[in-house]
Amino acid sequence: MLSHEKVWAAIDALAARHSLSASGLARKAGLDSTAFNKSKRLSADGRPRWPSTESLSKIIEATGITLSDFLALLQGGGAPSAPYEAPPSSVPLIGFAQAGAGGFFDDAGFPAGQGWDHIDLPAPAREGAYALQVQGESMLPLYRDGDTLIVDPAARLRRGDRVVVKTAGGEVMAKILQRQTGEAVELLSLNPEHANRVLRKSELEWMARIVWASQ
Amino acid sequence: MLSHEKVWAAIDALAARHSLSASGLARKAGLDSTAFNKSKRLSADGRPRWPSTESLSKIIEATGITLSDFLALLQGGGAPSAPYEAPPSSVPLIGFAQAGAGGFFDDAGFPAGQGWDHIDLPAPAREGAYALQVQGESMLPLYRDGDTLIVDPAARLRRGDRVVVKTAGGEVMAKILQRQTGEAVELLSLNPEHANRVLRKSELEWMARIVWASQ
DNA sequence: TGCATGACAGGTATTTTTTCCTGTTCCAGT
DNA sequence: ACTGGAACAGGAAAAAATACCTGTCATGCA
Repeated sequence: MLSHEKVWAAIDALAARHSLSASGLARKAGLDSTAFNKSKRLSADGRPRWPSTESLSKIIEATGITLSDFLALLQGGGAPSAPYEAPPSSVPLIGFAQAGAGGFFDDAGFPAGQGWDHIDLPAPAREGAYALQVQGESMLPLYRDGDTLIVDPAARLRRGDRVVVKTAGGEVMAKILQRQTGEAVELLSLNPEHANRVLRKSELEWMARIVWASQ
Repeated sequence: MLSHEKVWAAIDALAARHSLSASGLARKAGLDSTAFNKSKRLSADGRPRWPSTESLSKIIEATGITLSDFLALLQGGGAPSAPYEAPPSSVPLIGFAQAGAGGFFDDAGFPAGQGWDHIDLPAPAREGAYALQVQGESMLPLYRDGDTLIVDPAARLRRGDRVVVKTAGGEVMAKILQRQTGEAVELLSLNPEHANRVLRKSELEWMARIVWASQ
């Protein structure tokens, strides 16, 4: 069952997913920015307007969403889809110390010339990985309100790692892993104003490593 | 990816599945029997004609096929390949404040239950994006030796953004953008022990936003 | 405070798809 | 052999969606 309402809702959801408005999504897909205006979803005589199949094809291509996921949006599914594996991504890499030398950037600051390595980013979409959105200022100066942290519950933990911890009491916090013993976990605070914590294993519900942070 | 060919192939497959011709399917769906003629799949000037989403909706309803099954036909029918074709960079998202409430994580700390949004990570492979590897300790506490910063020269800059800057003198540094005026750029230091900087535009070769940092 | 840009409503012109129609061919039943 | 209905190609008219355009409002930045 494919309904007019569901198609428009899927378009809105797809836009939101890319932090775009409906007009931003249309523009991104090479359509007129007014194409998906709410005011144009019914014609003057009240008849539903359906976006064309070609327009859908264009937004699907522009956003890179898969047909399966677009189907999920069409069905109004909000739950996270099943585990998946993302293809590895690769960008040019250079060390900070070398970056100042000439020949590595063009005039606009884009990578250029020889001497760049490539780095495969750790797949952020590794099974079970999720994102946490920072709220408040308790994690400054490291994490600001609105920052997004990618957390991988399956990642190995080492001292010095930045971690998210949930206590048995229901508190979720970001800390630096100082030390793990058989009985307890010592956690340094990200914010110097907050006290460090020592949690007995019985107080610790789970702990997972932060692998990436948005800036 | 939704292509013209795939849509028409799906319509033909759906008709065949019901022992109908294309014209029979159209008729069954209340459309004109010539609607899906092969002769009408390209317009006179060779441009592909796409059946409208409304027409698709009508055949789906008339045949009783599910959206999932229609998706399978769109994807070339055949073997049901991976049931999930994941988006390349999307993970479940929740706010820190909600994360402590029950029902969002299983016992092992993996995302579970309802209430999770999705966030689409910025494609690291956006044209021109590159990685810088932190060397030394001058950017503590934010960035540690060995951390990887993803930099996007094409990203819009706003005050408060963490940026990489190259000076005309060849120095590359990470700073916080405090203010841009027509003549100068004010940069806050990441490390409280280092002085803030004001650069005249003539001293600034380029400036680019850090979009992600490894942890 | 002023300016630039994006989001959105709404109108018109243009393009595209559907509907209506006709003709030819094919096939099954009488 | 004849007839009726379906399948299909193709053309023109009507309907529907997109493109283009304008104006208003909101937001962020200098």
